[in-house]
Amino acid sequence: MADDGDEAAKRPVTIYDVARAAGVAPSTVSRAFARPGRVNADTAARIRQVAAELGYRANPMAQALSTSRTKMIALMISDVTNPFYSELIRGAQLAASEAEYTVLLADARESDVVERLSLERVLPAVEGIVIGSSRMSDSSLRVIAKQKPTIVLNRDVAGLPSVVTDNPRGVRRAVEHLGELGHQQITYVAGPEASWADGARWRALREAGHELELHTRRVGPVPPTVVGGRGVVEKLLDNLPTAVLAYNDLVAIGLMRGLAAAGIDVPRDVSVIGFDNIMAAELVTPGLTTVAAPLRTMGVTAVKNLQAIINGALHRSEAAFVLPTRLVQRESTARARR
Amino acid sequence: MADDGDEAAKRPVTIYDVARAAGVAPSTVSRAFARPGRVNADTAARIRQVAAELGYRANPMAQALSTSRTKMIALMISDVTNPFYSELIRGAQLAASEAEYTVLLADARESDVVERLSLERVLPAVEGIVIGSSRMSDSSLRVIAKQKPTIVLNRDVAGLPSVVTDNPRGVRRAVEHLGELGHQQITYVAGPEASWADGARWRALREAGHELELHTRRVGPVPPTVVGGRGVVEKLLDNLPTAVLAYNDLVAIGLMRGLAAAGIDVPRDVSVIGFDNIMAAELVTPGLTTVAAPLRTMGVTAVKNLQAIINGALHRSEAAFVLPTRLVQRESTARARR
DNA sequence: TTGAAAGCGCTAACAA
DNA sequence: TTGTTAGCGCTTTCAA
Repeated sequence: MADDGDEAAKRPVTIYDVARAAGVAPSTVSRAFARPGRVNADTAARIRQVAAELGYRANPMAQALSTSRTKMIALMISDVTNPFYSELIRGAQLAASEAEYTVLLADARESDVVERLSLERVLPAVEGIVIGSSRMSDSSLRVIAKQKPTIVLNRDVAGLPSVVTDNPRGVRRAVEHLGELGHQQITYVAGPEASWADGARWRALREAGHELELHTRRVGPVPPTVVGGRGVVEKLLDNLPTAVLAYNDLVAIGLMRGLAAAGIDVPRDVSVIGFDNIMAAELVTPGLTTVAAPLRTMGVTAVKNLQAIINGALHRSEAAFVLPTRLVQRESTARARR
Repeated sequence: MADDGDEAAKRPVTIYDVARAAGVAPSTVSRAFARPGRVNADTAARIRQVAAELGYRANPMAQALSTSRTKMIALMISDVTNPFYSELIRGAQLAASEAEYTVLLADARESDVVERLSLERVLPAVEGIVIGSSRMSDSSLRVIAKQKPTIVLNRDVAGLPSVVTDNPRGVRRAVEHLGELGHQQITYVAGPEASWADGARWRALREAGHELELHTRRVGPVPPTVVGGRGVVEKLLDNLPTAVLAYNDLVAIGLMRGLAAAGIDVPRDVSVIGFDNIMAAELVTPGLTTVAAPLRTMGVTAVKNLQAIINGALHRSEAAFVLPTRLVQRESTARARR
């Protein structure tokens, strides 16, 4: 029951303690840290010294309350479990910590309801938000964006700043690649309907197919997972295409497994291309040809732009930032045999 | 220049606004939300009503300042890019949001320096910390734990509560499996020296090997990545083992690829077992046999225990929580041919 | 059951 | 350059 001395009630050291110990006013201590220029060099040094000795750490909540700058941003992700986000999170973290910001991670678990709820929860605590592959409607997004600086990733919402990959170009390269290999028709395995990228990719495929005179077809939608990709195989079986473009790498991988299970060889019987270039794309056999997205850069760019908006340097309705994609050729694509 | 009406200066709605509109004192509004029992039911209803109409949202910073409960916990991870953490983060998120807590994600990028720095940064903002696979020394961890409730994952630090997997049992099962397949000796490919799990696994392997009369040997350490695993292959070549246990799945996968590149067939020529059962373990060919960790459960358990400590329900120095592992047999292990 | 008033730790005018 | 004085928005005694 006794208050053990070791863990003595540790009231945190405040600015007042430092002020007293250094023989100055609290405001001077505050200045010494926030605006070193506005205080006598010697005094500042002494204050820092004393503060260090006492182990003073500014209380971020008090700072936030007084300045209304929380030094935190939220990173809302549709599914933390999706490897697509790993590098992206890393990038966001990097950019944020460089600016001395902390990242609040929120996970939507592929649900627009969960997404809205978590957003509401974190909103008051952050200065801005990066929303990755949102499953919410454009109007819901606008409602959020009206409250705090917001950047959407992988999505194009009129009036909101965004960071997206160059889907048209990526698809185009994929289609050209397939065309060169002699494929005559391409099947697209669609992802979630609420996904902007899905629409963008299918649209780009239709256009590229049209221009290059290849037939295109669409099956799905399927969940953006390995299971989703695997599940679509039987729909493909009636009318087996020689080439398929999958919504993302996970779907592509599931598809390849399903195909293999059905005794269909990739790439001999059918060529498969994915999107994103997640780590697993390189690990599977055959290696997956994919339209690579600059994952980490996306995270960095989103956060930097967000910061620019927060600091008022960038106007909110700036146009979309389009990041380049590139086709990574591996072993899942080959010359058409049929 | 004109203040466009649409984005009118939106001073957030405070408790005072609600109080005025509802014709009560601010403290009553506060009570109505925090301690509904202590306020007249009708009054409370009216307040909630008014608050909703006005779009009142409590300012978490003000709440935190006044109660010194920030409703945030930090999740420190050695490498966000490592798929090992995906499910774990999901679990932590789940448990946290259930308790209405928010997760602050920190990424150590496999560096003890970065780890300490980020920890220092987030420390004052959170009520507690979950540290995943720390690369810091035990004493540094204790220093942190002295300041805020802390739970370490995948590590056993005397005096600190922790959540770990049952490495001895897992290794034991792996060794038995290999033994049954007729292997006589097992090589362990070691991970980072600062990793507690690495030590635990190697130690367990020695013991199990001793009991089951199998020879054991150790190579490495290597970085806990695919590249790390791949790089160790040439060291293995001089004296090719028939069975290897790798520090984790990533290393195991890298190893398999390296072996394949050297013309060595897995599992015919050598059997490989990993640890963790990350998603990729199932996706590679051959599928990786591995000692599975209950990833999501680890995250959930860690956060729940942390919460218990925060609420004073659990004593800080509670013993380690040991979570069960199980051997997932896939195609990377087979009968010894040599 | 409600109101008044003080205070959480820090910053930001305004004076000196 | 420094000190004084109000708050930031909320919770929490203490009275009424």
